Amino acid sequence: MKAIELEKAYDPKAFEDSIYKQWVEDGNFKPSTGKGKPFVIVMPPPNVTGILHMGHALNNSLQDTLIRYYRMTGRPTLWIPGTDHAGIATQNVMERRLQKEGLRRQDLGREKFLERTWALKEEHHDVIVGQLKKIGCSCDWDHERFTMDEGLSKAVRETFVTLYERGLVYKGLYLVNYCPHCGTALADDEVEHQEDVGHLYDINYPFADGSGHITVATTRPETMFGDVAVAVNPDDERYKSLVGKMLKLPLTDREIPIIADSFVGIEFGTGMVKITPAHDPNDWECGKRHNLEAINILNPDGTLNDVCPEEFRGLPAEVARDKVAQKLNELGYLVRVQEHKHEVGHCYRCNTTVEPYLSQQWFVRMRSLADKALDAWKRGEIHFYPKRWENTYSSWLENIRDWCISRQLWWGHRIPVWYCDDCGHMMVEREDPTCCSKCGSKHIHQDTDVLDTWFSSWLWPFSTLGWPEETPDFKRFFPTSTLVTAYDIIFFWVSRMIMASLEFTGKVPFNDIYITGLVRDKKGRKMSKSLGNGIDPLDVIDLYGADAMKFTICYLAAQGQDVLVDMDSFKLGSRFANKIWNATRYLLMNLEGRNLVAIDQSKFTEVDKWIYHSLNENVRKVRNAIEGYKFNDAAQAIYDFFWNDFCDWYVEASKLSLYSGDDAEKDRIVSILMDILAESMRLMHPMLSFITEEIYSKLPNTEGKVITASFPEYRNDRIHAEEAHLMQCMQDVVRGIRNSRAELGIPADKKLRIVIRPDENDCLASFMAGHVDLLKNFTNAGSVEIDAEKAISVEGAFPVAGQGFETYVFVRDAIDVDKEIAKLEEEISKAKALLEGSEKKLSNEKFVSFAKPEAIEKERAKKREFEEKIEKTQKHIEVLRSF
RNA sequence: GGCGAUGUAGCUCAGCGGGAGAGCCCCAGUCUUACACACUGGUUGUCGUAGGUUCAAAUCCUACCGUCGUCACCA
Repeated sequence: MKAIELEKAYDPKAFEDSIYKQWVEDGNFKPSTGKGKPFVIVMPPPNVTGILHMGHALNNSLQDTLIRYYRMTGRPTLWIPGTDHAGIATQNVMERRLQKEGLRRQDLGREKFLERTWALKEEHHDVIVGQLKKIGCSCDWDHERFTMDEGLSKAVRETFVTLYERGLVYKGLYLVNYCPHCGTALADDEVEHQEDVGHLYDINYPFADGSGHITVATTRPETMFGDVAVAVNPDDERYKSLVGKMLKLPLTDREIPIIADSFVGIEFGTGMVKITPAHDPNDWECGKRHNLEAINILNPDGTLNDVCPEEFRGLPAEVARDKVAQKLNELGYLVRVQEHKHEVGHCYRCNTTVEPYLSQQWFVRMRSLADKALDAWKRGEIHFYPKRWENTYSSWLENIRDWCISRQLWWGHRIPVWYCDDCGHMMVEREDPTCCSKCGSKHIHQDTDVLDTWFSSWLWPFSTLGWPEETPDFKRFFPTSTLVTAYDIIFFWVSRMIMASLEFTGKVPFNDIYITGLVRDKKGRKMSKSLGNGIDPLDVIDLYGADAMKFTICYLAAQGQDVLVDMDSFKLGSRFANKIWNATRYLLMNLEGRNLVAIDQSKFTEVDKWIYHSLNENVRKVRNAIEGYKFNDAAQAIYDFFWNDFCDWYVEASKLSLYSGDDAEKDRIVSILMDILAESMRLMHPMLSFITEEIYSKLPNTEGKVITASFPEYRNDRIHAEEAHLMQCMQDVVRGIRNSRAELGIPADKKLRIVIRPDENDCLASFMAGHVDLLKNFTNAGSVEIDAEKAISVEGAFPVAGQGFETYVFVRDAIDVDKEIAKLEEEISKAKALLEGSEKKLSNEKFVSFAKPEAIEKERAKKREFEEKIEKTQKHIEVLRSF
């Protein structure tokens, strides 16, 4: 046959896009119709707020690796892509855009605003999809979903109404976390606590009867207009007698009582706490215990409302804080101000300080849902990788609180609740009502709030498959197999998916959860816009190619560990892809004039057996690693096999045959090389998808595409442990000779005379004897003599110590004898130390009686080895001394 | 403060009960019929500290120190 030509330089740009297009056109990402158990992943849907970052690249690279691997094992495989409407985040992005046009969303009105936001969604969606395709994600685009598309909206509505019917959704007036900037309530876990430096103000509150005053401590003096009491600890001897007395609230004409409540700490501050039920969670609870009124002092935008004295109305809370303090100071109420560090809640979307805010909101009662999720985990139906996240999962579920799901936003699923304007009747409906179901009035209106984004995301594993309909997809592909996501959304998303799934389908949504680390920069910092340390996946692909990116990520993704990268990190994958390319190019060149023949195991040399043995071992390693989510182990195994074993040793060894005059042998070796190359492509495809497909299509011994080829199997007929050992001995000889050449400063092109004396081991001796030419090639020797009988004089030869053989290099004139002796002596002292340790162990009765027999036998072998090494080296020194 | 992770070669990290490893970096040599994004060889370590368990500990346990993450907070 003719040689097959490959472009001289590896250039991923030349084929990645067209290969992706071909995969899609050929339907390679669709689940096969096979009978095996489907392997299914739902992609964590990226937010349509922007474009993908390295975190997404990590996440999707790992998913793609899993999907491609399982596809090749023959299981019907489905990877469902999609995007998330990301309520608050997207609305914020839209509002920022409007701001640039000098507009507020109120200027547009709800309908117009939503229209614009849908357009924004489309814009970002297209970019995101383009990125996923560049990365090479083999997801089934015909299954793509969006959290606000028709089917998913139906699922959201169904779940809301069902939960309401089951008494698990309720509405009520509660103190919730409220972001004044976003203008909406937040769930408890959407609040991030950060340490802020504030002030602790001590303020005098006079007794109503004019008999003096007490002093309260507060960090937020502006909330005093909502004070309804001052509390002390009932056991506080200082204040016991004051309980029940009335105080005059400064700056107002209200009077409030002193009450006793055990939540007050005696030690902290002044031991007296002002109680403001509408603006502090503890006070809210305290207020309920004492039947106190809750006075709301804030407008929804976080400014002080009409309850407050006129001069403070309309001021943002933080501004009012200083002003109130100043006023109190002028009037002599302010005693002192101290700096005070404390944790303050911030909005996870805009980082604004969150206000506890009294309002009507919708909640999901979580206890029973959480218990089901805990039980499923205890029954062993879900496994986290790494396992430690199970603690996070369980402790959150054990301490779960009700979930505030209403958001005062426009972008999202509108709450399916209607109110009658005439009789006030409330309707929770699956279909839009046209009139009041109680009084028949047509004057009805829908709740203006929308649902928390996570209220649609938590249905993702089954809503994407058609639920609530019993679709064929749902029946075939649910529950899914594995979820791959980052640890920062275990609460928001993972736990809730499990709860929703159990509640609505009775099954867990997936069995395995692989929690990835985060992508950070080389200094370990999170990648962020503000630090400017982010890397754009598309830039990586542009510079190095998608394969280099995916492989590097896999190589660095030790189970669950954070991945620290900079642009240069991806050279690792790039170099490897380049190596694969060049090795292939070389092998294909050598097809010129050759005929491929059937692989005949009976004609295998020891070296052939060794390479198949190594391939086999690595196949097993890769399979185990991927199935156990140890991506780095799998990446390392293919790297080591292909580069070290195949390229550095086997291909080098094959040159002997390749450049011989024996046509039959040349055909034979080329056939084996092609066989291993093709199998390597299949082995590497999950992590190096494009280059393997490109090469696979050029190989003369392949049919079809690698993406749909079968993954290599571990085969018993490829186990050749004996030959693997022989090869290792040969590598030791070769390394020893090369080493001495380098150490002694002998030029690489100087042909040496070498004598090898295998130690009373016929197998090794005949192996070495059979591969003299190979040894010559590997060491650039002029002659290699195998001297099992120890008949050849080695006078004047430099000895190289080795395991199971002795090697002599004839270099008498080129050696610095003293230097070599010193080096060998150091080797002896090292070996002696090891021997001593070994002897100590073996003479220890306890070791001999307690240790496993294998361990003892191994130790004995080691001891013998050390002894031999010392003896040999000793001899070598003597030889050197005789020079 | 609770819980958790982590501390191994200059850097990034594997290893997690029986002789300290990889990649990058560094040094020396080589354009040896594919690859200088290559080849060959080499240097580098109180495996955080202190105890304990064990015949044996980088590996298991305890405490402490450092770093990071989470959850919860007393105005």
